[in-house]
Amino acid sequence: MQNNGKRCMTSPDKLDLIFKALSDQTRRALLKRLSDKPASISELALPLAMSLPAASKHIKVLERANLVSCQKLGRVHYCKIKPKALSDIDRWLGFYRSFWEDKLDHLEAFVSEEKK
Amino acid sequence: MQNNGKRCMTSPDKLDLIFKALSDQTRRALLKRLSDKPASISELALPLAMSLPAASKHIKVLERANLVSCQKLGRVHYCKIKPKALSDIDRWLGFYRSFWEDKLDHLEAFVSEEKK
DNA sequence: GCAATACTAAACCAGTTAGTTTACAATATA
DNA sequence: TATATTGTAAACTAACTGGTTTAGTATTGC
Repeated sequence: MQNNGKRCMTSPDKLDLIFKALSDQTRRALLKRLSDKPASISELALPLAMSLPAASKHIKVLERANLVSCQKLGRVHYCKIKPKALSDIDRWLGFYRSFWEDKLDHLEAFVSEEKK
Repeated sequence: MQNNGKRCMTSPDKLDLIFKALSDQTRRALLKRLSDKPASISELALPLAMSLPAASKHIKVLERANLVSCQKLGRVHYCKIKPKALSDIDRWLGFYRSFWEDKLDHLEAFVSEEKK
């Protein structure tokens, strides 16, 4: 065995954290909810069919990905979306954008070729 | 305990698979490599500092996310990128795009307010 | 026909994740 | 001051992940 089955420990970069945070339906739902307006953890957990600690952990994942920020006022934690982090994955996607647009062009070309 | 600690088993949707596939640096590197031109599994594995089976599994994750397709010719598996799947996350992002652009507008407004 | 090549499959392993429950701390309110 | 509210922390669990190794299956080429 080369490394005893251990994972490669290069620390996860920003995109890892963002993509991973977004890879869960619950967390995407939280984000959508917060895109409407800020909310407390309890408010966020309420429609979620899971315990408060579970919801709280999801929020923490979103915080680590820099997609959400929370502020404690009294005993309530107010969370709000930080949409700017999403522009990071938009920029990543940018490299491929022309790519799938080209693909669509090719498909159109193919289709119009078929018509003849 | 409500469900004995088991995960919620709602089957992962398309976005789950795509975001999860992209949440790993190795797989993003594979995708970038394939954006240049198609390649065999061995060719893909070569610069990757991991065993062939490991690379093969990464490719499978990308295939399940519909980001890559592979075709076996003889004993060689040729893989190519399927950029169209990326348009799915572009569309998801679309909902939030105006959002972070607004945010930037607000920042600009703030900055020009400061100048006065 | 036999050896090399290009994989896949299966079994294993350690670390992570997503949930739970119970317990606690801090704050608000009656 | 006592009680209810809002959360976090810690310990636990099952499943998942990302890697390994060893073995096996096709296919190619000498």
